[in-house]
Amino acid sequence: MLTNAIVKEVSRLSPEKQKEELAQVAPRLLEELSLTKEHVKAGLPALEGAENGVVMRFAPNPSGPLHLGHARAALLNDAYVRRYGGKYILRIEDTDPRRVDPDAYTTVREDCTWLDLVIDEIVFQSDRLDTYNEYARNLISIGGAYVCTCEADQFRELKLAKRACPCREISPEKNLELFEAMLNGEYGEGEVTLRVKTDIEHPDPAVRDFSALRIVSSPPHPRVDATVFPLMNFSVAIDDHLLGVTHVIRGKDHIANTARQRYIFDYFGWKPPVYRHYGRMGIEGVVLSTSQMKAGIADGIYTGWDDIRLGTLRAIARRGITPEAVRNAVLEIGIGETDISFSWENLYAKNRDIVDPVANRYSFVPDPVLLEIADAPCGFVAQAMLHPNDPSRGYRNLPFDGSVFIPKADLVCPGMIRLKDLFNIRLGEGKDCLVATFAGKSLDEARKAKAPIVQWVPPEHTIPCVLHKPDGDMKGYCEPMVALDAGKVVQFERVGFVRIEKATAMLIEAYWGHR
RNA sequence: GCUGCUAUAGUGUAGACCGGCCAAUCAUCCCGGCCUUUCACGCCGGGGACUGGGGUUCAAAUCCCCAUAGCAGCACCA
Repeated sequence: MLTNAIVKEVSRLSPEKQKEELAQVAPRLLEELSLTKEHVKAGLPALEGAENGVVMRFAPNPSGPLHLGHARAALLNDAYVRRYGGKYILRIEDTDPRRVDPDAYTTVREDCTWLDLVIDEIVFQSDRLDTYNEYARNLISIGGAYVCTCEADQFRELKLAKRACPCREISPEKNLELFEAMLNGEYGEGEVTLRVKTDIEHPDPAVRDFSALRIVSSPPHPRVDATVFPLMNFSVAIDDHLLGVTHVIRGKDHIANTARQRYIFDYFGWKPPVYRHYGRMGIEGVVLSTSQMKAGIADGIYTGWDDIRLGTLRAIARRGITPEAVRNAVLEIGIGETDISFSWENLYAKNRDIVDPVANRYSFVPDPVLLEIADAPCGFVAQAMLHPNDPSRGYRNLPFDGSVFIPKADLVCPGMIRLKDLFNIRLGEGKDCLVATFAGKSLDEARKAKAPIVQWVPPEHTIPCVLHKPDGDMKGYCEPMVALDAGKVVQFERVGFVRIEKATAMLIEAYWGHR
């Protein structure tokens, strides 16, 4: 074939040569080619149908404080609302009395504030029980749902065999009666459930005639007096429609739910939102399961929800991780469908970007040893910058009075070290190790001798400090001036970024962030 | 087991829909060096990946099939 021969001939040319040829023969084609590949989209992918604004929601279950997993859902949705404009709804999904922790109503909102979500409206599902019941009646009357009195086990067997249960044949009129009886408390917990009629042969057994409402008689719900509660798939579908939600971004564990919820939209003739399901996210070394954390706290393994070994937002906030860092990290991860293992290193890097320019620098001497420098000139006051890249912030003063605390790890005997911002000293050998001698002021000499520059504190001008790390406490001394930065993130030089949680006259308490 | 989704460096991500510009992006990480009275920041250099096998095609990270692995769901939880 002629075309074949030509293609072969073109292929023999180098790409550059091909471009040249094309520029001569068909310059407009070349333009098109470069156009297609140059739409470098920054950040998150565009959302279909979002051009005129979106309504999105963050819908946590109030069972405990928010953790990093929640933060991904909350921040991703938030980012799209910010990008396209519209409305962001915080919907508290408290329809399972067994899984409601009353404290969480406030902690969840505090955590949302911390994350700086642009929430426009707050909805409690427990306020809307009447609405769900009303729509349940509608669904029953159009033959889309039925009251099922089968045993759960028995129903499951039928379902797996793609067979309908006997209750499915009952008329809408009768079902309406049964439903009212259900609402009137004529049934006990577990005796009945309202099922949505789906394709009984649906390829995914999880969607076949799923439950929409059920009875929970204990424990009592903290906010409402009721025993009939909707299941998530029912209340979510009703609310998403009634609240005008246009786009939903959630984890892929909801993928089967999307199929179920679609049935409800179809029955009522509603247009479903656009759904996106991102992959599962694990975080190295922590449990993100609220129930497991709760159990750990109850067992005394963790000190509380803000135990720094946990992945809750309160725990990482305590460590001086900023909400901006969480946001940046989470947006970088995006809405990919692949399962990921989120690494602390990536979060730390984002936080360092934010915190490094603002954190004041201080000396903290962990595991201190006292060193006498008998022959050194006394009456010295070392001046160290609060921030090396910003001299305008001023200095800290460290008066030298003949002896210093330095970290035991820096005790190299024999050897020379430089006390940061002060002078050089030489350490003796063996039992003379702790007897240091003055070795000049020259920084150049210290550099030439490859002497490590170590942080120190004067014993007469210092305060005990405990640095709490996830793997245990580190005790030592730090500069008293650290107290001025209580509540803030500072950098302990040569140690890392920490948050000063408490500063009393007797003790500084710091929490470890990262290097 | 069944139903479905996914597979790019240690980690995260771009490229994939529309096959050639990919000897594959960016960040993190690791290793050198420079700068610097911190092991921070900054700068320079280096390291490291298309899960495997077939197929289609002049051409495959990209399309198709199979295998493998991971994950999700299979609740009267969310």
